[in-house]
Amino acid sequence: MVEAPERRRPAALRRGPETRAAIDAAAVELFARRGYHATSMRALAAAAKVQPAAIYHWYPGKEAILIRLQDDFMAELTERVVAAMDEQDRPALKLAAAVREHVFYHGEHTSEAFVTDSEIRALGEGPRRALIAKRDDYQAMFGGMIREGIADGSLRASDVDVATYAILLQCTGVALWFDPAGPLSLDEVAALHVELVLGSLAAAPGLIATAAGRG
Amino acid sequence: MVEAPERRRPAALRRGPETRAAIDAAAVELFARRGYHATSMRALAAAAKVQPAAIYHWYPGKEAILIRLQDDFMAELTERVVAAMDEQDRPALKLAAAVREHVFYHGEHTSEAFVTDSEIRALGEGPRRALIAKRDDYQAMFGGMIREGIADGSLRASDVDVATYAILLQCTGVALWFDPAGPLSLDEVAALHVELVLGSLAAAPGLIATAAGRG
DNA sequence: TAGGTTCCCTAACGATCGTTCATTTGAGTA
DNA sequence: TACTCAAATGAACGATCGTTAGGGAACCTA
Repeated sequence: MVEAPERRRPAALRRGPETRAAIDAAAVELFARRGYHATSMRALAAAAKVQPAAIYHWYPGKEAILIRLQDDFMAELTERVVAAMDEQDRPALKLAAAVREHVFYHGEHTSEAFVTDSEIRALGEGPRRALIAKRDDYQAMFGGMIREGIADGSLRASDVDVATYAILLQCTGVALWFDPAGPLSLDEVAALHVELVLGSLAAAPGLIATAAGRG
Repeated sequence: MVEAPERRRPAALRRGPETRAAIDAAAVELFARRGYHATSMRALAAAAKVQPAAIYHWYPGKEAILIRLQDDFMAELTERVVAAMDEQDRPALKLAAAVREHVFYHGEHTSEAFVTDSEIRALGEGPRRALIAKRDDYQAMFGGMIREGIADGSLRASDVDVATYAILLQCTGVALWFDPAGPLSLDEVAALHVELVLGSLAAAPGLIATAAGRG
C-alpha cells in the first residue's frame, strides 16, 4: 500500500571527528569503570551515541582503542615529567619535580592512568611489549635520578630498584583514590608525596621542605 | 605387558575435593594472568582437567570462585598481620611488624594478592561492597598505628590518610614485581620496605635500623 | 548539478560466553 | 549383590560477543 514518503527521521547524525572523540571518551570511562573485557563494543557505541559499526570507521578494532588510549597517556605523561625535570638542576630537586608532576598528571587523569596500567594484560603480545618497554624506560628515568642523588650525597637508599618501584607505585596509586571533591587539592596531594618520597630516601629535612614547596 | 584389561581408561576421574583445589588453583593462575573476564569457564575447566559442567558441582557460578579467592586472601592476610602487630607494643614497632608481614604475605602469594585488588570491579554490587569494607577496615588499622606513632612522638606525617594510602600502595605493589628467582629474598624486600615506610614517616634513624632488623 | 567521498546506518555473521540438562560412573553401605 | 548418592560427563541452551557486508544520507569539489 503506497508506502508513505514518511521521511523516517534524519536517521544519520553526521558528526565527523567529534564521533571519534565521543568514542574515546566513552572508552576511557567504561574501560576504567567496568574494565576492558567487560566493556562490549555495543556498550561503547551506546555511550558514544553511535551504532557499533560506526566505531570501525575510526578504529580497526577494539584493541586499537585501548592501545591509543594507553599510548597517548604514556606519551603525554613522559613529556610533562621530562619538562618538569628539566627545570631543575640538582638530582634531588629533579626527582621532586618529577614526583610532583607525576602525581599531578595522575590526579588530573585518573581514569586514563588507571586504564593504562591495569589493562596491560588485555593487550596482545606486540602492543603489550611495546607498552611495557615505555613503562620500563619511564621507571629507569626515576631510578637514574635516585642514583644521581645518592652520588651527590643528597639522597640515600639501601636498594635503588626497590626504592624506585615503591615510589612509583605510591605515586601512581594516587589515580586510585584521588577525588577532586575530597578534602585535599591536587597541589596538596602532590606536595605530600614529594615529602613522603624524599623522606623515604633520607633527604635532609631542609631539602624536603624546600622541594615540597614549604621552603 | 599383557595384563591389559586395559578398559579404555577410566574416562571419569573421581577426585572429590581434589577437584575443587584444582579449580581454585586454575582460577588463581588464570585470573591473575589473563584477568577474570578474559578467563572463560571452559579455560578454567581445561586447566583443572575437568569438564566445564563439573565446576558447577563445586561453585554456583563463576563469580563465586572469585569471591572465595578474594575472601580467603583478605582473611588470611588480616589474621597474619594482626598477629604480627600483637607481638609488638610500641606503635612504630607495631607498624614495622605489620608492614613486614604485609609485604611478606604479598610476596608469598603474588597471584592471589593481584587478583584480590585488581578484580574488585568484576564483582557484583553486594560482594564488591563487602570486599571494599574489609579493605577499608584493613587500611584503617594502618592509619590507626600511624596516628598512635605520631601521638607518642616516634612518627611524623603531614597527612595521615595520604600517608596510609601511599604506604599500603607501595607495599601491596610488591605483588606486582617480586620474583623469588630475583636478586633479593622476600626477607630483604620486606626489610627494605620497613625502612622506606619508617623513613617517609620521619622516624628516628636508630628506630628504623632496629625495626628493619639491622639493629 | 553531477560525481565521489566521508560517515554512519541496519542487519547479520560465526564464534564463544556462562550455564543447564539428563545421564553415567564409581565408591560406600547394607 | 543391590541400593544410594556424590562427582563427573557430553551435549546443548539462549545470549552476547567482536566484527563485517552493504546501502544510503550528507558533504565536498567541479
